[in-house]
Amino acid sequence: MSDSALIDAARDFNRFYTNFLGVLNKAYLDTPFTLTDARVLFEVGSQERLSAVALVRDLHLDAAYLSRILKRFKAEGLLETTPDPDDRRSQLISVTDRGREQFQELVRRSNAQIAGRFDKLAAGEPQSIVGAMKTIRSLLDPDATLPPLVIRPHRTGDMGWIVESQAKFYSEEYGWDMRFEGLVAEVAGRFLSTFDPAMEYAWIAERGGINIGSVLITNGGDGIAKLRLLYIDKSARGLGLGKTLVDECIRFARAKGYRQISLWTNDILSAARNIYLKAGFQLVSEEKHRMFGPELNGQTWILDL
Amino acid sequence: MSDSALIDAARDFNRFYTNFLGVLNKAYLDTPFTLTDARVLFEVGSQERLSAVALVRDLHLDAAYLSRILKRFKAEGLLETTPDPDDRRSQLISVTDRGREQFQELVRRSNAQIAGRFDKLAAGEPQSIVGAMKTIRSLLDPDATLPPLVIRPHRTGDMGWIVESQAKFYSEEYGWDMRFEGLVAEVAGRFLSTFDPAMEYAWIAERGGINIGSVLITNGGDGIAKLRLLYIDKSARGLGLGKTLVDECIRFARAKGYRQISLWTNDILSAARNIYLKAGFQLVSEEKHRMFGPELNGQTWILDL
DNA sequence: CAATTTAGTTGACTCAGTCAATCAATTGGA
DNA sequence: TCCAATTGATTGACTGAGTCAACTAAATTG
Repeated sequence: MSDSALIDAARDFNRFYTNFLGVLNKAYLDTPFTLTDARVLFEVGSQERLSAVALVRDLHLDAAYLSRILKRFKAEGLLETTPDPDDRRSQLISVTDRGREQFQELVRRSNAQIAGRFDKLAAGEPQSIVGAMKTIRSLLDPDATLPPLVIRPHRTGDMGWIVESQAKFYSEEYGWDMRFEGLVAEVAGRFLSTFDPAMEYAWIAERGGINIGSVLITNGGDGIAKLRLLYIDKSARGLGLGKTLVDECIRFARAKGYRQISLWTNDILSAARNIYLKAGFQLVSEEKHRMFGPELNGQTWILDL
Repeated sequence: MSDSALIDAARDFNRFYTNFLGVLNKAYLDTPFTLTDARVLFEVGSQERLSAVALVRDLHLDAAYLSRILKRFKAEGLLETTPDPDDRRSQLISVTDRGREQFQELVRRSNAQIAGRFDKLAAGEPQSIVGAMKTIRSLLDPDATLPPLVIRPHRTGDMGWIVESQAKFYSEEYGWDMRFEGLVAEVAGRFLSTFDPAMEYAWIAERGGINIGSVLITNGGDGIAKLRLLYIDKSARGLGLGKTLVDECIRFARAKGYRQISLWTNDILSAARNIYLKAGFQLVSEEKHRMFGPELNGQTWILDL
């Protein structure tokens, strides 16, 4: 795609999104607030203590205009200002309890608007949209901070996500065929069907509501814990997430009294192999196979606990 | 993956993009046009001949306001209007040569703004942004013509999608627990692992690259085809897609020489039951079970071919 | 410590956008 | 077929969101 085609597409999107936001912002029409009022309240409500200059900068408002808005909000008891102890020209703005209520009302309305849009979409589409929004934001807004990475137990739909994302990744990257997806689905399915909360666990890493990593411990019998389906999404590589997940597995296996962790992998997956090596796993056997199409070196690794 | 996390993220993006567009739209500040003027000129310039109502609708403008803008543009010789021959109340608006020049000047300024942004980015990043914009647009823009519905054989990742979407749907709608997801994953996994292209098939319905429905035929032995994992996404209900997929199954089973199709379902899934009934399936057995948490009536249906 | 910059306020203004009333053409029933 | 309701477009009358310039007060610079 040529540069000018990209620019045209972006301009077109902006035109579209200007309209779209125009519609969404009608949500504020039957509140006592104008769009600018709402934006100010949003900003103050979200950030708690900030100065007027910061607002002028962030929202690109006229200082005189903002001054009047703040004055009105103060008169209505929505905001209060305290002089900045470090710079007595400046004042720090924060919401009062009443202001917080109004802010939350705005959030509710705004959320309802968005939820209304999302309701009309197919399953997974909101995720696609939000994912795309995050892409745009992270590239256009250098200050954007990533939402925190959370590691949590599995819940409904996670195993499906594991099957889909692993299948797609290994297919694209290494040309593995659908038998691999079949294996993953069977492993994931058996895990859920025979799940023993006392001895088994699944860790899902997510960021901002989007899954980015996984690992399972299943009970292999004879005091052996099996580590399975370790996977880190492209977007989260290089953060040490793989190590974190494997460490969680080891801690869990120790706590549950397993005497050994075993896992099966393939030698071309070097990032994973490094994690296992560093965690103290030892390679115990290796065999060539063609389970997924291309010839691979399957490896079994073991860690004595 | 929670809904509210997605909505929060979307709201946050909208807040960000409102500011962003606010900055971009400053591009028009040193032209004789207001933002609304520019939007009108853009729309007319891009679409060539359109009616005032269409503009009011698309740009969500007040009709009175638009009327004045058009009047001014006509007076300045930027636009001309001709009465719509089909409806003499209505008039078709088009740009004059001078109008086109002005329009192109706006495009130039807008492009320059965007190019300025893109210049600061790394190689490939503009592509990512534009790709993400297209994702958002295609999903949010109701006027964007729906891409055609395609029914195709399964490919990598589809089974994972089936697991995730079915698990989420039946969990939300009927409170089924994760054992259901386990069952689906096992069925899907076994299908892939033991896939026999001669006698088995999976149909995936997709629209614009997004999966919206599925059904499988697996070989149950003894001349019995098993119909499994029929699922239609929320967004595609009521289009007769379920019937289409089941019809495909029947045609396939006949062609492959099966003598019977059997399927297992639960009585609360009335939409599916209607499809089976109309296709000629007969209920042959029924038993209460609690395989997925709540008490359900499992049903076996059979169609003789 | 004078000159300059920065944070915030106030007065004065204007024009972008809204609302209600009206006209003219079209559509939809009884 | 004709009357009532609807739809497209325009105009008059208005308002309040947002702008610009001038000013005060505190902080920074050199």
